Amino acid sequence: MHRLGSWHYHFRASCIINSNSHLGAQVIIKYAKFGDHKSARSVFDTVHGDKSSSFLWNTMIRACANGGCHIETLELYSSMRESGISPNNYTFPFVLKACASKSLIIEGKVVHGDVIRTGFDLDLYVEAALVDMYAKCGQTDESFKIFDKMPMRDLVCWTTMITAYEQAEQPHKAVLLFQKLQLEGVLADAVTIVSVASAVGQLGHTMRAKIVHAFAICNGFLEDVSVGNAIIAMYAKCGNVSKARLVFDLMEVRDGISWNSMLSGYSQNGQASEAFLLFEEMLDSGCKPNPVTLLITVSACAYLGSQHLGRKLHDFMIDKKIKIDATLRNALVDMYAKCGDLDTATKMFDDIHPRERNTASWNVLISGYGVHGYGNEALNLFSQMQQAGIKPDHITFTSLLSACSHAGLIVEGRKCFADMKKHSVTPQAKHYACMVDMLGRAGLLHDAFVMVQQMPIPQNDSVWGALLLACRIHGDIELGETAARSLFQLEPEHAGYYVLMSNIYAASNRWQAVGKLRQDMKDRGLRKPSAFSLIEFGKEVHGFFAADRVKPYWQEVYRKVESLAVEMKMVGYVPDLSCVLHDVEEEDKEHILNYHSEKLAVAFGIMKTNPELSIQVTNNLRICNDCHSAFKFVSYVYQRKVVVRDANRFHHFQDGTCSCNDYCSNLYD
DNA sequence: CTAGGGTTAG
Repeated sequence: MHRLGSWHYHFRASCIINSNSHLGAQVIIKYAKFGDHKSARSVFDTVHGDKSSSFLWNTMIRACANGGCHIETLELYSSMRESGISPNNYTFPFVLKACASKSLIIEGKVVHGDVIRTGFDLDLYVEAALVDMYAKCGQTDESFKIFDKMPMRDLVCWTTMITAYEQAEQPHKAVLLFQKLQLEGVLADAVTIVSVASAVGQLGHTMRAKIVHAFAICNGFLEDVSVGNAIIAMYAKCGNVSKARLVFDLMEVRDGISWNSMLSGYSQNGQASEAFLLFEEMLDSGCKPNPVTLLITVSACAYLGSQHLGRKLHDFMIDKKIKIDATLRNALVDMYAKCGDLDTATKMFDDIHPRERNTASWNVLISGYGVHGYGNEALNLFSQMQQAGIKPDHITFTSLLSACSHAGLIVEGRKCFADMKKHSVTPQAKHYACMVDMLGRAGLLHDAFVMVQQMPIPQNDSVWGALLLACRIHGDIELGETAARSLFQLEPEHAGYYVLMSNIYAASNRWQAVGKLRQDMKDRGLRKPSAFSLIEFGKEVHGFFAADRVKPYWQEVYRKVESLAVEMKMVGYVPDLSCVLHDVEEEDKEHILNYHSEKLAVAFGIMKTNPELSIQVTNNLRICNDCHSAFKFVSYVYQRKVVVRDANRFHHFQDGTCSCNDYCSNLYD
């Protein structure tokens, strides 16, 4: 109101006197420009002038739609029609935009009918709005039908369709459309590039990413902050974080999204400590973190397994009086659970007002108990969730099934799976993957294979991957090869599956087959992801890579790892050499094993921490068989509790046993 | 006799 207040009365008065809809429309436009659509509406309601023209209605509908009041927009549209005023090519785009924003497909289809009846279906703007509406309502095919039939298309129409594919996670189609656009000789603009960059990020294709980047540079689009942001995200999703950082560093202007994109890039690529450095830099630069920033950093802590940093972040939020909304609180619960502090996670969950506990809140807690191997507690939480009247979703069942799998609760897991339909959740490939994992774990390889073969939806890499993992654990070369064949077809660029299959061969000393797979990987330019482990005690956080020689104290750690191996061998530890992929001398194999990142971290923990304390280590991949066996000996010989969180779950080592009941696998060497 | 559409972090 403030500045516009006096205008309001001034213009309202003159509007009433003049009954001039033109002037009224001008005032409405002015109010809308300042985002004050309420005042706009009151002018609209006051002007009882020439409402028979659609102009005033259109202006008001536009003000409303742009002001984000989508329901009011639709109400206005209804009143307009009831007043007998015919909508036109200026009306439809805004009404459709309102439908799109709220995913109101039924209403959208009604408006589509109106469009056809009034004969505006050949208007460029109306068609583009229809394409957009169907896309935002999740009906991409319908969008394409309209797009495909358009007699004329301008750049905005193309961009709308490209964005539609990108949003529907069909990046390949988005990129193809972009190429077609160029063949038609239309020059893309900054907005198009933002969408294309996002699509290429989904593809994860570094070469294409470089082309998009070059395209943006050549056309001067990089001066646009949103283009820079999209390119940062694109490189990060392709795994090229350093390139992303370069673009970030070269930006002349940055906004909150630039920082968030870069933070998220580090987080997605496992570079959590870099994420924290950047977060501090962000604070120093005076850019205030928004809720998304905190969400990214909290989940980085969860990924990294750093309780200390997570706590610091939580304190920061309390200190700065940042509003912790439901989403952020769920992320904090998740972080505490994944950092090994189930008590705090549970306490935080209990502190959430029951009314504010949503499906996601229950999901993170169920998954938290699951990864710790507490299957029964997870099932118990699920009953409580139902008693509380909260509807489970597909994530709830993923967490539950994997909880059952971790705890070896096969009967319960099968029941859960069968019960999904009752909760109107259709099993997706990931649910089948959990089942295959669960059966495979129990050695029921045949059942697992039947499950894969008989699933009513297409098999994806996660189900075959679960089967391959089971074959590794139970040493089934033949079934493993079947799984691997499908995997190499589905995901030829995924290094992990090559490594897993070579592990199976290596365990049976089939070195020729191992060598062939290694060569395949080389030919395709694939590299296994590098392993790292993190250990923290008190306020210290230390990270180790495999065969890490960058720490100033590395020699000391190496000596400790070697001496640990010697001591443990005296009480029966036998290095599991099948965890080494190379065909090298036995003695070298032992060295390779000793320098696994998780062993370095545990050795460092033994050196530096008080013997009464447990050793907490996080590994970004899955713990290997040999490390798993070694830590059982460590827990026994040194009478120390060792807790390792790998990519899959928590392993609590105590008195020579592990809470996972030895269901682990050496994905990588 | 006015007015209009497509984008990035989660």
